[in-house]
Amino acid sequence: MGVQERRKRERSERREQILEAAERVFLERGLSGATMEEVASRAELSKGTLYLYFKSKDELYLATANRQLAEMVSRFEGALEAGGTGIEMLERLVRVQLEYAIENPDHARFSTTWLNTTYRLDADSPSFDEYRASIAKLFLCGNEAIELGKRDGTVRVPGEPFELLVQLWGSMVGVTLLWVNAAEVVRRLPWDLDMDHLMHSYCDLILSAIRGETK
Amino acid sequence: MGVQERRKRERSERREQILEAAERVFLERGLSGATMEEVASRAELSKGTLYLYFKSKDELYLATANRQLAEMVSRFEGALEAGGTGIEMLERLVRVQLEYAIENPDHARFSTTWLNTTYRLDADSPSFDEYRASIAKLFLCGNEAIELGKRDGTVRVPGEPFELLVQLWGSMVGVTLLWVNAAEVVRRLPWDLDMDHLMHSYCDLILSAIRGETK
Amino acid sequence: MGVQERRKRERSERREQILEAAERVFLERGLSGATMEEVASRAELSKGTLYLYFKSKDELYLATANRQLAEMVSRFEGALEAGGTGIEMLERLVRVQLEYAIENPDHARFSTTWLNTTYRLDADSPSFDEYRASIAKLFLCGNEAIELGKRDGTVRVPGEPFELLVQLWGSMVGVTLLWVNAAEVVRRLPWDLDMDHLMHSYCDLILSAIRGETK
Amino acid sequence: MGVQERRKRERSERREQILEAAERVFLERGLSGATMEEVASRAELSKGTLYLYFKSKDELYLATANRQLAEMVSRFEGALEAGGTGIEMLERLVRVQLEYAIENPDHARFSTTWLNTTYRLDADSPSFDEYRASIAKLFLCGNEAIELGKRDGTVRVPGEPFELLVQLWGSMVGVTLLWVNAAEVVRRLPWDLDMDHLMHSYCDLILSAIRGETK
DNA sequence: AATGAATGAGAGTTCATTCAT
DNA sequence: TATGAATGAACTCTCATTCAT
Repeated sequence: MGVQERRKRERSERREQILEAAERVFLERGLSGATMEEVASRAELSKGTLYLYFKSKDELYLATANRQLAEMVSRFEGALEAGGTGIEMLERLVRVQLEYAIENPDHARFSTTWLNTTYRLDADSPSFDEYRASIAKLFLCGNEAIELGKRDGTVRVPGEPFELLVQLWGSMVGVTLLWVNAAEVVRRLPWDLDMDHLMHSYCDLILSAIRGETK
Repeated sequence: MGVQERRKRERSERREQILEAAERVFLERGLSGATMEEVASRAELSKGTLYLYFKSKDELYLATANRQLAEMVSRFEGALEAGGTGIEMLERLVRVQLEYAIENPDHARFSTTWLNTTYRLDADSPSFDEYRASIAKLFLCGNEAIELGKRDGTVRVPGEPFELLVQLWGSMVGVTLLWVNAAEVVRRLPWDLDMDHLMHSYCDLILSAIRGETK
Repeated sequence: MGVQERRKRERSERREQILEAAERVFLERGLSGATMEEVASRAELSKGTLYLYFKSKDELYLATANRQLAEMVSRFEGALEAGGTGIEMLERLVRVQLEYAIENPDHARFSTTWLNTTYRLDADSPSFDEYRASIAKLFLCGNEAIELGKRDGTVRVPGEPFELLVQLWGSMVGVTLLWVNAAEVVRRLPWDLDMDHLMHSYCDLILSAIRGETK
Repeated sequence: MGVQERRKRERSERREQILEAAERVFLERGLSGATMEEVASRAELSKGTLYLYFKSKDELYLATANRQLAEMVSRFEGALEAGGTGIEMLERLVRVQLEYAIENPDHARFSTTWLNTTYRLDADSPSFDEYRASIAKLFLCGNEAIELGKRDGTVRVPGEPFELLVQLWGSMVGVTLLWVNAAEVVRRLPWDLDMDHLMHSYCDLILSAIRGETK
């Protein structure tokens, strides 16, 4: 009885241990640059053990992505539940994304890994379905806020809500990417920058555009 | 004498021939997915020959990046020379970036590779210096436009010009990343999107924010 | 006392349970294709338990081979006991071999594995001694029939009885090999074949030669 | 000119060198037991080099098989050209097979490797087509001899020519297998044997059955 | 200058075996 | 006794790089 429980707990701890190591490695080396060997040694396990928990490198990658997305989904849903006007909800979602990035800078970079690889994930695995489902949930949250804002007049931009949403997401991703790579960015630029302030003030800027504020 | 000249010209032609092939391969396969074998066969040369012109795969990568940056620099400088108000210049720069992305969608993805990996380039190589110098030039162009706009009143946002510039750049990068990976993005989203329209309308949105337009 | 007996009985039941699973797996996957994992799951035991009963995969293999040979020996001895002339006994042995192959096609293939590989079994293990002893018994049965046939005039071929026996065995092995691999054989041949009929009619053919029959 | 020729010659020599090593390894270890590493070291080459000449382990295996089959086909065709009655032709084919086995005992064992594995070859490769085509040729030779024998009355057995042919082939394979594994066979048997004589006298025995000879 | 054959380290993955529980 | 998590060596195959020609 106690033994089974302990086994179960240990198993899930190992999984976490591997996922954490994998995240760091994927992050540092990119999806195709990461090696199972390095994940293993980072997790202080043998390579073979990895395969007891994840059936392939792809599955491992998706599992790390899903872990992060699940967290995001729960934060987004929490942000919606707080209620308010459409723009207030939207702003809260934007802030949530910002805070998440600040708390987990590595995840922020990691979550866009797939945008820079041609590495193709097998779309047929259940993990990929889970992955896609999480993303859908995130977008549905955003969509709800914008739809509401359009109705209550707090969001005054023309065009599809989806479009605005993707613009918001994409531009935030871009600014966040610069923020997490601040060191590299600064290494390439001729001036110094307060990247923290920059990221926050970008939110103000884009939200003001969405509000359709006077000029 | 004439012989030496011909030699020199041929050598630089070969270099171009390799760079063009390498660019296509890097873009299609990604940085780690690209193989020297494929670059060689695309350039209709042998693998060994590649090493006569570039000392490693990394050097070849940097050289292609520099080639692309040089093109961007020249377009940016052209956009500035056309004159006008600050915001006009800035808008022209934004449009140039957009057009460049549309003409060279793969370059757009490629040029931000460094934001998603910790792939370490040897910072001591002359190629890296050249790379860094080009980026500085691009930013100086943007800075000039914003400084001018602040002075002539066409750019009405508070804060540092540098900051605005980097926000503009970062958010454009993000939106463009989504655009070039439209297929993958759509594969993950629950709806369809007109990514072309989305990218253009993002420019309008962010420029309107910079103009500080009333609604 | 009773406890010890039960222990002993349970132990030997477990052994059988493992052997049965192992046999099926070895037959389906071949010697090197079989995995301990699959044997274990087929036996509804854990991998570790296998090693409590057999010290290695090799030992397990030998044990299954011995189990099959023991069965053959008992059938051969039964065939001899039925009596009759030499050729009748010999024919009965041949039929027994045929029937056994038909009943256990996989065993037939499996039992000749050693002819096609140099897979080296540890000749010093008690299992190998048992294995060798069983084979000797089989041949002694055949020898007895031929010796008798030579004496009673029903076997009319020149040469050593041993020689004839080995020819008979070898040729039967060959034809049976084709029969058990019918699918692969047919995949390689330009016509279709009734392999069942072929194998039976080969027995008639070779036995007629041994009888020295006129036609 | 000379350079190209030398390259071509060296390339084909390398191929042979690899094929010879591969043959020995496949033979000793069996199809799935053989490793590319061992083939490489036996050929005194690196593992990678193997893949310059054969695109996979399967292809390498098929290439060795095809090499041997090509030799057999040419011998078989030679045997047919010598003419004579059906049974004479058939006997010549049988002798050719015997001689080939004696000259190349390893090939003889090797050629039946596939009968004892469940390892599945990819049936779609051109190599497999070549393989199948060679086997078809061999069987067509045999068929021709038997058909002729049936017509000229020298082959007096009932049933399909194909069937007889496959029986002949199968039984020869079996006896030959014993012969090439003489050492192992003898290790398992309680008497000594003259395996050379045994194999030859088997041919006499089976041919006499085919002739339907009176005694 | 150009070739392309050769290398060998290293990739992802599998699996017989061990061992703490 | 039985477990199953963990190991690590082995597998096939890839590819950046070198080097004799």
